[in-house]
Amino acid sequence: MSLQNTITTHVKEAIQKLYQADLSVVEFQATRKEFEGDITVVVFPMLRVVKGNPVQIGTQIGEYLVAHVSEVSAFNVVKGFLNLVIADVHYLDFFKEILGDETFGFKAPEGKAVMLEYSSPNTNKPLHLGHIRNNLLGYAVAKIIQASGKNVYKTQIINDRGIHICKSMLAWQRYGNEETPESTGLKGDKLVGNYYVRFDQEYKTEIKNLVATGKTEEEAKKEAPILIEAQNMLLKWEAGDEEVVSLWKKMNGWVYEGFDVTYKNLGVNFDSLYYESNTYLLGKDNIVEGLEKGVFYKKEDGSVWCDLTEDGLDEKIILRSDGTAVYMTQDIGTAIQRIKDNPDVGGMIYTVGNEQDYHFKVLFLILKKLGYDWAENLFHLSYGMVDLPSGKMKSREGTVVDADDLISEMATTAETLSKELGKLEGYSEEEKQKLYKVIGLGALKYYILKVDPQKRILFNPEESVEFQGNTGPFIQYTYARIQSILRKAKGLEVDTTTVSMSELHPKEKELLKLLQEYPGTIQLAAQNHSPALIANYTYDLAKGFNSFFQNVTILGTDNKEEKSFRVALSGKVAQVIKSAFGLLGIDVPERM
RNA sequence: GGGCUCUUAGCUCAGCUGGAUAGAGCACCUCCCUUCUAAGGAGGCGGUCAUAGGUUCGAAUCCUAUAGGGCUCACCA
Repeated sequence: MSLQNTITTHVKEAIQKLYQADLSVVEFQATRKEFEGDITVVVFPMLRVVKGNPVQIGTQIGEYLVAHVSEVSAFNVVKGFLNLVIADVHYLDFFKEILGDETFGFKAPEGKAVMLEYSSPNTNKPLHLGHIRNNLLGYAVAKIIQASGKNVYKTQIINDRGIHICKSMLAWQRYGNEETPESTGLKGDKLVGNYYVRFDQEYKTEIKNLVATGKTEEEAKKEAPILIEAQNMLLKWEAGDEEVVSLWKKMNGWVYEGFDVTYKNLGVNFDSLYYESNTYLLGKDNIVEGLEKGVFYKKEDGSVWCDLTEDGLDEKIILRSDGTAVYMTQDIGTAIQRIKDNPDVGGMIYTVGNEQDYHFKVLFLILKKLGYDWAENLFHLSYGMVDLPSGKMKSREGTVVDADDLISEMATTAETLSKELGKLEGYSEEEKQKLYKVIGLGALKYYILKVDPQKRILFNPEESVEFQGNTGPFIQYTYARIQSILRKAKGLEVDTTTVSMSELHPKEKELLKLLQEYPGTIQLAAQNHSPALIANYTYDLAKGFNSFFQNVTILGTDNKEEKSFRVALSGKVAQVIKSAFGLLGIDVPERM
C-alpha cells in the first residue's frame, strides 16, 4: 500500500474515533519548501463533515498519525495545513524496491487495445513543421498510453488520391521531362511537391489571362483549362484508366520513399497503414444501416443527412444527392472497418489539427448513434497550429518550414555548439555526426512536446529552439553526466546492491520524492493525452539532479555507504530520464 | 452572426482533483570551473494570472458577461 493510502486510512480512522464522522476523501499536496515536512494533508475540506477549528483538528490528526503510522515521524500545523514529516526509512525502502526494477513506472498491458492514428499526410507534397508536431504528438501519446497499461496500434491513413494528387501528376506530365528522383537527385516527395507548386503557378497564370479576356475571377478559377484537365484526370483515375493509374502509382511510390526517410529521421513508425484509395468508398453500406436504424434520413433529392440539432449541432450531410461519398462517409466507414480488422481494439485516438474539432465531434456522435460500444472510447487528439513569425504556413506560397530541412538544421546547430564546447575528443566523425543528430532532434522534439497540445506554437526558426535551460539538450546533458559518473564508479567497485543510509541529504530526499512521482505522472499524462506533463516532469528531475550534483559529493566522499547510495541513486535517475524521454521519442546520449 | 478554443513576468512556457507568499527557462544583474562534464550551479530583478462580476472558508483554476487572437459553421478533404 502506498504511503498516501496508509495515511488516508488512518486519517479517516482518526476522524471516526474523535468526531464519529465519516470522511470520504483526504486531500494531499506536496509540502511547500518554506515549511517543515514532506507531504501535507489539507484540513479545510474536512470542515464540511467535522465542525471545529482547523488548527485543532489538524493537531489531533497529526498526533494520531505520529502514534499510529510509523513513517510519520513528526508534524506541524499551519492554518488548515497539516504538514507531515516522513521518516527517511520510508524513502529508502521505496528506493530499494525500485532500484532493480527496469520497468519502473510502466504497467503491463491489460484490457482492450487502442488504435492511434497520426501523421496522415497528403502525397502531393513533402512533410512540414505542422506534420512534425502531429508526428511527435501522436508517437509520444502512443508510447505514454502503452506505458500506462494498454496496447497501442499506431496507424496512419495516407491521403493518396484526389484532385490535389492529380495536380502534381498533371504538372509533371506536362513539364517534367521524365524527371525522376534518381535523375535529379531529389527526394521523391520533394520532386512531386515541386510539381504541385508548378501546377499552381500555371493555374494562376491561366486565371490572370482569363480575367484579362473579361472573365470574372470566380469564372476564371473554375474555367482554367489546367484545372479542368486535372479534374478529368481524377475522373480517369476513378474509372481505372491504365495510364493515369500507372503514373499515380509511380509518383506516389516516389513520395513514399521520401516519407520513409523523413519518418526514419524523426524516429517514428507505424504498425499499420491505410490508404485512402482503398477506403474512400467505404461507409456507404453503413449509410444503409443508419437509414434502417433511423439515425439518418433521406431528403427528396436523394441526399442523406444526420440531424444533430438535438445535440446542439447542425444537420450534417452524409451522402451527396448523386450518391457519392463525402469526407464524413469515409471516416464512418474507415472507423468501422478498423475495428473489424482489429477486434481487440476498444477505442481510437485521432491525431488531427484543431481545425477539425467540429468534424470529429460530429463523427463521434454519429458513431455513438449507430450504436457501437467502442464509440464511447474515441478521442480527438487535437492540437494547435504551428505559426511562423510571418504568419501561417502556406505550401503554395512556399512559406512552409520543411521537415527534412529543419531536422538537419537542428543537427548543424548542435554541431556548432558542440565544437565550441569541445568535449568530444576520441569520438569518430561518424559517432559525432550521430550525436549531433540526437541532440538536435532532442532540442526540436522537446521544444514542441513541452507545450500543451491545445495551444498554438509560435515557431521562430531563428531563435526559438534553445539548447540551454528548459530544453531537451539540458536533460540529455544531465543524462550524459550521470553516465560519466557511472563509468568512473565502476573502477571504484562501489556496492550498489544494498542501501543503508542512516540519514538522507535534503537533495537526496528531493530526488527520491521526484522518483516517487514518476508512475503517477505517466498515468496522468496518459489520461490527459499530454506528453507535456512527461516533458515537464523530466525537466524537474534533471534539474533536481543537477542541483544534487553540484551540491553533494558523489564519488569524492570517503563514506562507502554514502558513495554507493549516491551512485545508485544517480543511476536510477538516469534510468528514469531515459525511460521518460523514451516516452517522448527522444534519445539520450552516453556522452556529450 | 452561431459554436469551439486561447489570453499567466519584457520573451517562450509550467501550474493535476479549486488550497499556504503564482513557478521555470531565456534576457538583464551578482557570485561559482586546482573537485565527479560550466549545454551546469547559488542568488537578484521582474506579475492587476486579459477585464468585470459571481459561486465559497479559499479562485490563475469553476460559472456568467466583455475585450482581443485563432479555428470552424460547404453536396471540399
